[in-house]
Amino acid sequence: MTDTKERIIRTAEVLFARDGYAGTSLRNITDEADVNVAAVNYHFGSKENLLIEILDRIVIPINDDRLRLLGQIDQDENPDLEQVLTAFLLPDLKSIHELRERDPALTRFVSRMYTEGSELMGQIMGRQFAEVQRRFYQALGRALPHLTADDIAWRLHCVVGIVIYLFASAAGTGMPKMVGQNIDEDLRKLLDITVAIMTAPSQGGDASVS
Amino acid sequence: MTDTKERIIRTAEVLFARDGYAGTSLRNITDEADVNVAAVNYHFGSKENLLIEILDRIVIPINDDRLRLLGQIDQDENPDLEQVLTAFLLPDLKSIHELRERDPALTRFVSRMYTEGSELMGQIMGRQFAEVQRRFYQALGRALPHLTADDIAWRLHCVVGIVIYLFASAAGTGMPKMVGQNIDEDLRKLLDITVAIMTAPSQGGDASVS
DNA sequence: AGGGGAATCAAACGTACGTTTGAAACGTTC
DNA sequence: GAACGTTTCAAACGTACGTTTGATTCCCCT
Repeated sequence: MTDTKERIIRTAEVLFARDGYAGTSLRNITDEADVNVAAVNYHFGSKENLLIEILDRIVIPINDDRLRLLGQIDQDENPDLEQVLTAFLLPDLKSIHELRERDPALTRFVSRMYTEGSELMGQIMGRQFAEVQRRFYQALGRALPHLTADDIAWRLHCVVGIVIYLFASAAGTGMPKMVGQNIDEDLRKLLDITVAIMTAPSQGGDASVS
Repeated sequence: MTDTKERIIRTAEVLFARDGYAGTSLRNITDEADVNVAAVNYHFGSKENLLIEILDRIVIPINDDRLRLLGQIDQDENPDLEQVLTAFLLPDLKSIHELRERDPALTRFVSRMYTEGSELMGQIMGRQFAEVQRRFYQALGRALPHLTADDIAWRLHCVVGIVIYLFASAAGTGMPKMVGQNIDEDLRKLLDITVAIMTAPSQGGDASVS
């Protein structure tokens, strides 16, 4: 039965999101999933491979969606800032709503992977996100020709920070709920903020990001 | 000797920041600190108490500093938005610079504690931050009288997201360095963005935060 | 009906975990 | 310098970890 494999994934992703990778034992997972301990190594090879498989299933679709939406914007002329930001933000909002429907704690998985540390997450997330970053730098550079590349990079990373916090806050526990029930409303509010970030006058002169 | 206790703290906070609480064993700490394993339980009682002590030493000064700076602004008249935001942001920037000087990996400690999970961190951080949040809601409400309380809450949390990401990115590994060498320059850049966030026109109508 | 690869299982592998213990070493005080 | 409380130490406590093993069960196939 492939049902076992799927049940392991479904249980593990929630526990990883709630207690972290190091804080979750295989027996925590298999006990809750009503599955034998050996099943994890049989189906995934190792605990680390299980994490990678879960991570890929959640993060890759988001970034694919980002590139797809960005591709829909006509790249020849100067793209509209709101459209570019929508291509960046909407996949996150869709993912948050999807994850939250499966389990409210699950949204924390993404934010955790970002701060979790440099071990393997940094490499995986970095490689995954590198192409996205490059493409959005380009598009934003054309949408905001008066800004330097460093300014754009610095401001986009502020947007990334907000988005990561969005994932963390969408999990019920303790944090304020910044994501509501309506994706369009959420997007509108996010656009209000992020457009302001990208178009803010800079008194500070040059920004530098390495 | 109290040197042992201090050496445990100095080593543990770096390892907690780098590998997380669950990902760091007492023997990882005591080996690197050249200290006996039993010393941790002798000086701190438990691994969890060690974390709490470290957390308090880092986070409490930041929030105390926030309240101190906010208190310096004359509360009778309407406060200046930049001053309020400075009171919120400057303690973080000072902390980042201090932590980074002790160890570049150390800045990740704060961001990790935010996303690390609801177990005990949520309670500690929540109680610590609750008063700060309340006071800044008040001050921002007076600085931005045209915004609803929900709008202010939502936008301030965007600022929080950026600040947490700032701590995460200040650690050398993988992420873009958003914090430079000069605090005043960093503050100026942050103010450009955060003022824009707080004063952004809202097309979205009501924002709601629970 | 029965042979065969895939899946599950109880059990054990060696290692590492947080914590405890009781004795040894230390520094201070009279 | 003997008695004292404080600090350090090697060693062990019981438990839990990720992984492996070998037998057993399941299900599809001709």
